Amino acid sequence: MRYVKYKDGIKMTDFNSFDIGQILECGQCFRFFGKENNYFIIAYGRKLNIIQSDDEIFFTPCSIEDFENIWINYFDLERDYLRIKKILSSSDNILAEAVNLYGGIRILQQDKWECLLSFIISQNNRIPQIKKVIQNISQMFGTEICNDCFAFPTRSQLINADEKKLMDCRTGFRAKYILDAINFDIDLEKLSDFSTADIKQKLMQIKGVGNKVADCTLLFSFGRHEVYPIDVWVKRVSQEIFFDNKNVSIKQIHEFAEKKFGELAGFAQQYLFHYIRNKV
DNA sequence: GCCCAGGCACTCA
DNA sequence: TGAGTGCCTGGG
Repeated sequence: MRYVKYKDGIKMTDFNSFDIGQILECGQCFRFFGKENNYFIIAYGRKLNIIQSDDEIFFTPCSIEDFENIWINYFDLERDYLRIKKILSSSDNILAEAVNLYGGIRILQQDKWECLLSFIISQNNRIPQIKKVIQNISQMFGTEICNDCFAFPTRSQLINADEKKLMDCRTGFRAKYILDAINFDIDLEKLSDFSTADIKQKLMQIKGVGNKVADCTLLFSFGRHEVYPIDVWVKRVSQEIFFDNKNVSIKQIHEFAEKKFGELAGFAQQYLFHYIRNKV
């Protein structure tokens, strides 16, 4: 991967395993707009345009400093995805097909607070609706970045939120879960020092945070790539290809994924999730 | 009008 | 320890 300053942004070349559409549409994040190879995202208090062609990707507006301090990490650009894909492909035929179709996926490193709340909101909800609710919350509590474009609010910006205001954002029954997360008196950044199991146990003390929400937060913002979040889709596809279509418990799937994929379970999960979602 | 969605809490056996 | 049920909301 190479990158140079180009006009008001960054031009990246010599990359592999990067498809901006796949990265954003694979369900790990919710604040993106656009289609095909032309998107913008809102993350880390910034709005960033991403335009991808066959051999170039433009990030605008973007300074070298922001690219190096935020976006390289956010897009996980220093990780060797070719190696990961090779290992996963050799472990299973269907996974090989998923990797072949969706090899442009990368696991984002998102802001922990935003990620946690986003997945609390995601429960029993559809993606377009999740995006709307997050947008509403950002508009009501977040800082305006540019025209009609708002950063996701920090925890301190949400400290004055009440159930009524959150309900007005269309959060529904999740409003009290969000309040519980706001009042959760543990600094998420400080949790980074703990083991995955310990972080998970802490996160699950928050009302509205169960297995799946905790796992998504761990994978998409704590960089715990050994985690294999299981939602209805991943349960379905896992049962289909690893359990001969038999109905098994989440626990059994977790144990299986841990054994089969180890440190790469999270990557396997993303390829499979995108694969099953786009099948049919 | 009815059903259900990328879960979770709560209840009851 | 596991199964069953209700939940805001909006789109089909």
